[in-house]
Amino acid sequence: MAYEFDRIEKKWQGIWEKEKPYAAKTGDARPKFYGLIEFPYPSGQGLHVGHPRPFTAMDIVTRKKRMEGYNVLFPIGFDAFGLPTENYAIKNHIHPAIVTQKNIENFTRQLKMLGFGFDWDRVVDTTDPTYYKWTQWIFLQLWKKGLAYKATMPVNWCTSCKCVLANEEVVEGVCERCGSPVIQKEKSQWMLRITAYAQRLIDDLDELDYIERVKLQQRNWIGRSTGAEVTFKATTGDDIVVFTTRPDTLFGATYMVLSPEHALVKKWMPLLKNAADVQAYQYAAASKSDLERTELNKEKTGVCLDGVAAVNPVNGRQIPIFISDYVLATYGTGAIMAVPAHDDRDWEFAKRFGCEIIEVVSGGEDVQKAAFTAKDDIGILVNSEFLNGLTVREAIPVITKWLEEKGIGHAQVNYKLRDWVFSRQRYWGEPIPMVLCEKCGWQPLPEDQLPLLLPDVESYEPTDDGESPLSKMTDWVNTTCPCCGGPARRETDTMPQWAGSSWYFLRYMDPHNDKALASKEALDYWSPVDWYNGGMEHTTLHLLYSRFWHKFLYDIGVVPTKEPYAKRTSHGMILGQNPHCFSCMSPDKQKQLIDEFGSEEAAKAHLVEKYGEMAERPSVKMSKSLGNVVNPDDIVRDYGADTMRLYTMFIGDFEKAAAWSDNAVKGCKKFLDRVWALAEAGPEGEDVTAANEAILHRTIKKVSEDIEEMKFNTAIAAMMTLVNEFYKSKPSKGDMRILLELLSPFAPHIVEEMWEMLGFAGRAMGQSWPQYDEAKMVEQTKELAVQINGKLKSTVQVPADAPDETVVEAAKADAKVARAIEGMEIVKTIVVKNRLVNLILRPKK
RNA sequence: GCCGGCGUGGUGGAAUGGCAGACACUGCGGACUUAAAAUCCGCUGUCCAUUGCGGACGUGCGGGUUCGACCCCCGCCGCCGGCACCA
Repeated sequence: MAYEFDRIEKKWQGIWEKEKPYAAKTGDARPKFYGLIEFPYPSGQGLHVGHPRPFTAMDIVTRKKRMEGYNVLFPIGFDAFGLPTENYAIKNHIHPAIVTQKNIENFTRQLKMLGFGFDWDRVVDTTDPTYYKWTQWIFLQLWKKGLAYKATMPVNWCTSCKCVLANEEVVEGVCERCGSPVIQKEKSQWMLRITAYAQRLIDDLDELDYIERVKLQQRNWIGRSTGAEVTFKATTGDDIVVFTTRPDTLFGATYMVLSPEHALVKKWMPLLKNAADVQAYQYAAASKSDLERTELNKEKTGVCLDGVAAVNPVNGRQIPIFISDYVLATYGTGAIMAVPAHDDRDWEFAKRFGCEIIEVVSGGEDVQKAAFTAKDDIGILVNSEFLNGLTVREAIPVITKWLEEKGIGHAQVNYKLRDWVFSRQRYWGEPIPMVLCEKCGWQPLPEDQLPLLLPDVESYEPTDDGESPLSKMTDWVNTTCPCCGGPARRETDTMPQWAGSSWYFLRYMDPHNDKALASKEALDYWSPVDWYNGGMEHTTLHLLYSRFWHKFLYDIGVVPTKEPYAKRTSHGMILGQNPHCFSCMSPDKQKQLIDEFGSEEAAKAHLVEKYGEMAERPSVKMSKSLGNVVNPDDIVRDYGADTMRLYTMFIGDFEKAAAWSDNAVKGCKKFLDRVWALAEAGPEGEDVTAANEAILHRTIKKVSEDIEEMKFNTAIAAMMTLVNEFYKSKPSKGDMRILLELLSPFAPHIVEEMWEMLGFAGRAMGQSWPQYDEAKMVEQTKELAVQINGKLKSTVQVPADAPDETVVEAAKADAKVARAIEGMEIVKTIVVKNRLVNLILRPKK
């Protein structure tokens, strides 16, 4: 009889509510282990089938750690500020706080339904004033240290969300969240000086156990370049400072380019003979969207400033100055020296505008035909006076030193990383605790006045002019200056969603503290997070932001470690089955189509014609329109939480995307049914049976190691193999005990029920993790492959660890091998212990 | 364009120098059943041979190293992801 998953799961969830086996104990003598998953945004749709994948994975890891004797902290919370809730509130005229509460309740129900071992007494909600009090407090500390500042600058503006976006939130020129076009808008914004930490954010990656692609992506995003800053003199006497990574090519600089927004252009305007053209170009550049401005293979445009020129400091040559939008105002100094012979972009521009191209590094093709950009030791400097004859690598320090001695330049490092635009013109976020006084300027709210509560407003609608909904709350906005007591106005923008998630893992350590964001004792005990699993999409957002905040908190002595997370892993997405792909249809459906169209080829051709490329992809993102969305509630109702957990782990390589398959879910249910039947059969004998000993020890080793490496699919496969073996060899109670202990982290409900049924003491989850013995893993006899000239010919049974001679004799005695050897001479014999024999033959002379 | 990852049966995937396809899904056959479902047992890479013994091919393509290559090296092709006028 199949087990009653519904009754069993409810029973054990009730017991866990009472017994609290997942409570973490701050200060406990056992070694600590802090496992973290990214807390969910409680959306109105409820838990997505993608959520349980990382949650189950870390649940398994932490359950194993508990069994290994660790004091485990495995917490959960809700990242509840954000736009979808606000938009829902606008549409349905409900306060976002009420929507949030309802959604959190639903998420809590679903998470408990899946049996995750969270410490439910440490739940954190970023919208709770007792939580965001400390988010605001951290902001004030940043302000005190000069790392939060208000600046007016062109910022990314989402035309649909009516809100500014951080650089990290713009993907290919559109809003990361809603896909609407992003334009540049001049606005006064709160900024966080993340660039001050750029170097440390790169350097400290070296010591961290992050998967390589995360490190790489962060390094690329921060984008460190080394080079030099060089000052050119303009004919007006002004200094033009440029950044270059190739100071060695200075003799080849034949013109300069400023970004259209560069301050000197405005200053020089009265002197310019073509001022009208220049202004027209500036205007055109400003009105372009991000997409247009960064469009690929676009022909270079620009205008030469007529009436001013620059002087190349190395040779005194006068060179023209252009403005062009291929030079960005926000990187380096917003101005470049152009070396068309050795830079592709400069070369392209020079060809278009007829600028001179002078070769200063030899070793490439004709620079009149293409730029020669190699930076290594291939190129030798020419036409460069004192640099001639040096390689590029040798020339860079020589010219840098020369520039420093002459006082016209110095070595310089630049980053692509920009400061973090930190204000949002929306309601449902943390209020920024700052007030603007006419006399005193921006003043922080005194810390004893935190939290600054979000006021109730009539309408949550953002305005087209880019003002926050809070700006209409005059009672709230008008306040007094904390410094002089005079009239002042509150900041009406709120913080971005990334604020609350930048430190939530610290609050879990001590979630109810009202004196500090967490006590020193709790921070010292639990820091750092030992293992953090999350999505790749957060690599240059949440993960980078929280590293920055943590480093800042470390600098001001609040946290004991300079990095928040010791280890970072990442999971792949769960995709849906493509209903239009022939090869992933059910056999019935396939037959139906073949009947309809005459042949398989015709049916496939029909699908390709109807759905295009789409029809050839087996798996696609889940979407309502394709009807392939899987709801965890349905799966748990039909198969139970343990099957759901097991299947999400068995679905494929944890790090890669995987497609949901209803049939494969049934396979996992079948596995649990088979284990259940073994327990129901009433096994006897406390000892491990001789027949099962070797495979049990091998399975313990495999499951133990695979969990640590997040290879859950093969861990489950090993347990399936073990159960298949049990069906042949009849397990004892002692054999079953080990299987249940190994299975417990994966399928905790059914395992506890069987544990009780078999009359074992205590709880399965409370046992010590089973240990394996290498000596007991080996079988008495081994099957070895026998190869002839490297190709498999036969297999032979020999005793384990048999000496080479015995193995070779056994191989030669095999009938097939003997036939192959006949008339041949054995030139060479290769024996790999317990694996194979390879005989190299050649015809006898 | 630059950087990274991947390419294995009808499907999801396993194996990182030693018997390719573990484990599972699907399919086929058998047992049980009045019957069906469920369950249990067996088979299931392709092709040739098939009465039986067997044989050939096979990890995107082409080369190489090695006794031996899905794995390492060189050169291509394709797909996915990140960055992208960053000087």
